[in-house]
Amino acid sequence: MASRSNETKQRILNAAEKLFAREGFAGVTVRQIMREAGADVALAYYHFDSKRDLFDAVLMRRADYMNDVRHAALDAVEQRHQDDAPTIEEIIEAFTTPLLQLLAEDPDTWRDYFALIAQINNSPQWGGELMTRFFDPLVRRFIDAIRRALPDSSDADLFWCYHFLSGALTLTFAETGRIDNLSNGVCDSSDMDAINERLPAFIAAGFRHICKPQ
Amino acid sequence: MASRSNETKQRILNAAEKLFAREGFAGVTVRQIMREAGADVALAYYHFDSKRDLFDAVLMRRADYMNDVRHAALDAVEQRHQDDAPTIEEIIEAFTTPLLQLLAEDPDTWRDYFALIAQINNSPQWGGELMTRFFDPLVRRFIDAIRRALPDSSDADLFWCYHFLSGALTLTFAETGRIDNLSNGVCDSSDMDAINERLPAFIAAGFRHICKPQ
DNA sequence: AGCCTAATTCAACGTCCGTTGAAAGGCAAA
DNA sequence: TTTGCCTTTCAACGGACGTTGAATTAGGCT
Repeated sequence: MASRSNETKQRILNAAEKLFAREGFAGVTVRQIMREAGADVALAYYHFDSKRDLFDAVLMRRADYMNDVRHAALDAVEQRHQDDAPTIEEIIEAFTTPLLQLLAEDPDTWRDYFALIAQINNSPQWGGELMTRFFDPLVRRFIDAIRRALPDSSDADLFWCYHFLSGALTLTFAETGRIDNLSNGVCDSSDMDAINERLPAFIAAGFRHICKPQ
Repeated sequence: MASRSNETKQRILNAAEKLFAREGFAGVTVRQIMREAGADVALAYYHFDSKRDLFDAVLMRRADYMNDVRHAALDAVEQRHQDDAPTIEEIIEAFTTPLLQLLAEDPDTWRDYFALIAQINNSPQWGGELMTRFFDPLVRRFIDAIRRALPDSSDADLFWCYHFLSGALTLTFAETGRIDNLSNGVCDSSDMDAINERLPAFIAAGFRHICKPQ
């Protein structure tokens, strides 16, 4: 019966994730979420303290797993390079390809989550606080790895280049349909192969060009 | 007296821009906007048809001027290169530096607008439609210019690289405070010189690396 | 002065919001 | 079968929402 409780809790989180990703925190009502989840409104407040608490729970649910997968990808790179230094390409790929893997394994689950992260990252209201809270340890580890791959580059260069990466990455995984419109159908937001072929290489080239010994 | 009408209309638009930029469309009420503007609620519906119409008006007000400034910057580049082809660096700079100029000339005016654009660009709800409506002619002209600077590159490569540029650019100008937190104060969201030194070069390097003759 | 129109205020409409307390249902241990 | 706890439903609260129609003010024209 604790398992029955957890089942509905997950149903509520799924519904909330889907709707928050599409319309943002304020654009969704608790009643809409519970209608989507097929449960009574009051049940939301039995399982969560408030609408804001539910929002945080949606974010937290997948953050740990996603961070684990990316840490593991960087572990593998460092395992391969115990004596020499990995290239930035390898490091950036360890940062991005886990996202593509998650999406390949379970598209419906992760698409909404990535869209939500993109909105949060670009919101003055949430961006500073929430991204820091959920992702900073992982991001710092990646930046440290890049620093070793591009020795003597300045901290400011590294942080700014990561910021550009962050913007490109979150927009790309948000799948807003923008590139589909702009390109008149030549490109497809959800074409993960197309992204994998270009995004890591694009970003790595940018890092290489900016982060040089001074 | 038509001028008096236009004054308050601009006051309403200013208040709406500021609040929409911070909290998004759904996160703001018409009453909040009119309190900020120092006017009666009903006046919003005298000057605009609906909350959504006011939102569109906020976007439209600066879009034309911003597009003009960027078109002029590209005109200048093409004027300089009537015989030879400009470099991608020059073209990307013509795309980004107008934003820095606007921000330098009138920071309070443009900061909120850029933050709003960033949220829209990353929203599945608005991103596809609104960005297309307001910015596609300009963007297509820039992509055409880049195509001439990097001959024989594929359309897909060009559109994807522009997409990465778009994500990096909008997040950077959103000034969410994220990079300030991540870097423990080493970097400053609002340091436009730091951005100008790095963003165009970073992006140009990415284009160069991806968009090659096939 | 009086008039016409544009600009602004006032008061309210029906609806939906986030949230809650109390009651009902369901399952396990006794 | 009863007891007790966990889960779910029901009904409602005060307040705020987007929006509107009618009344009021203010300014330029005759």
